[in-house]
Amino acid sequence: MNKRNRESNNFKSFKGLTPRVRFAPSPTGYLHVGNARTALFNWLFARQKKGASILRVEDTDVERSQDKYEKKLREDLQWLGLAWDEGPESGGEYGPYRQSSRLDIYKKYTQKLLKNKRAYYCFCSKEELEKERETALAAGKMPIYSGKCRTIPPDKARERIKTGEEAAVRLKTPGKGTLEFNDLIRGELSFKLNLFGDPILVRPNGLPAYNYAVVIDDHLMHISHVIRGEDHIANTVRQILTYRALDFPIPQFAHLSMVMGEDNTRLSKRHGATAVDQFNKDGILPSSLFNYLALLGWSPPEGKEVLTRDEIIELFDIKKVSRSAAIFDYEKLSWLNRQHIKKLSPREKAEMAAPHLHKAGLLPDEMSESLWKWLEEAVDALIERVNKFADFPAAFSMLFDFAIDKMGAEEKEILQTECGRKVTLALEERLLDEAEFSYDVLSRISGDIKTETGCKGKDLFHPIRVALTGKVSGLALDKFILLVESGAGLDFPTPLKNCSARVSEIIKKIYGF
RNA sequence: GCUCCUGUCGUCUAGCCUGGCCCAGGACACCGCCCUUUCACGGCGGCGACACGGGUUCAAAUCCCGUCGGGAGCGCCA
Repeated sequence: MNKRNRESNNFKSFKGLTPRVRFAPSPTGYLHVGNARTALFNWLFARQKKGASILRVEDTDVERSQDKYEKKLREDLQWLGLAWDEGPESGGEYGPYRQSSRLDIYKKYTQKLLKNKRAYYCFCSKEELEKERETALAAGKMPIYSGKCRTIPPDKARERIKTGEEAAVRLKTPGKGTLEFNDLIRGELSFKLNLFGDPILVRPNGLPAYNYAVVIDDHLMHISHVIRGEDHIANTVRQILTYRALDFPIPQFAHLSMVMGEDNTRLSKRHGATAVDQFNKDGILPSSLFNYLALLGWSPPEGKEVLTRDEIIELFDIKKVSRSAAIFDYEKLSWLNRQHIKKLSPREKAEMAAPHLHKAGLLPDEMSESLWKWLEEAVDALIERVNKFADFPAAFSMLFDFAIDKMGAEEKEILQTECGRKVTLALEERLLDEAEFSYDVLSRISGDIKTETGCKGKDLFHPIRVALTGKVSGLALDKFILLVESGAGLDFPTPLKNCSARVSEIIKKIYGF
């Protein structure tokens, strides 16, 4: 960040009004973290400034747009906690909010532009244009439309259309001079207009092109701040030219940097989980993703990074957003997720973990209240060892998997030592005398075992741990014993073995009697 | 190829506009120690960066010039 001037332009028409921002995705696929961040920054800006947020669906690409994607998009946004003041579902006074329902509106303005000679019909075929492009590229120039249809007189053009010829509508651009605009994030930006050809406003099929529909919609929806990805910087030039031709006031722009994958290329499926939906399925809390996405390119003034939605709304500052691309770091998201998980109540944690455990076949279809109680304790005990809720089935193997055949070498070795043998056998014997087993009982009998076997310290407790859990590491024994003993009486699809059953099994399988 | 954007620890960033408080601060990750009769959690500490080269200046991460790297755009896709 340097000397760039980030003073706001304060366009007359928006001065004093509350800001209005929009998120305008096209329903052609799942919501990606990159897009989600754009949505988030728009939403934060609106919330903080007490402005309005608008969701607009850009579905003019008939080939690729699908209703199911729009629905999924809205679900994902809602899951993230981004509710829009106006949109296809919520309505609003500047609708409709789907571009496919606004075709008549665009037509009206096209007629105006044609009449004012700010736009013209273009009869060039795709093939012709492609050839032009290739020649330009081969000559090392930027491929720009020659503008040859500009000179066709309007009445001639209308005649040709009447005879059934297909025509696009293009905007007449200056083709010289420079255009400057102030970007909220990047400062003053300047472009040479001879590098911009006349953009297509309307395709021959009558549908508006992106750059055209956006301008009309943003104006009609009274958008004051256009916050979007960096990939739109060049489009902004075309759009400002269109604003001018239409005599619309120009909004403020802010271009966000891209979100990259680990290899510093644009994020895609190749990089693993990048769809918002996937984080939901993985058991990442929406508040964690929200928090992480906000931190991607923005940092809170005090340096406190684990933040709630409300804190972020309060602290966020679009002018403090970084201008360089950021790499999506799953590790940090995981850490944030752990921080957010910690704030949940035991019941909330259990409820988040339950679907994953059920899916893994560890919980029955019907959950009794005693099962819920047990689950709360189990989840609470294991929560520190988990990044996301989808990790719970693996964490629960500590409790449910007591497979001696699959026991590790280190564990077997411990059981085969002299102390290992003596301690395990002594433990079984004592266990037979106890009606109920608990950590208190263990504390008591471990003293007896110590005297009896002469094994102490590591030699004593290591075998006990392995004999009980089947593992060298894991939960503290007090928690473990409590969960296993209380869970043994509960109705799990895979029964939970109690401590004495475990020790007996070890003795049978490892020592052979 | 051309145009635009961008470049501080491995990663996200603070600092840059208004040069000295910066032999660069925080967070994640990593490593070590402590806690714990295990592992994890937690606590403490460590490693680690101003892309490079010139210039201006008493003084440069900060200002200027150049080089190099990364990204994006160049559609009748959004």
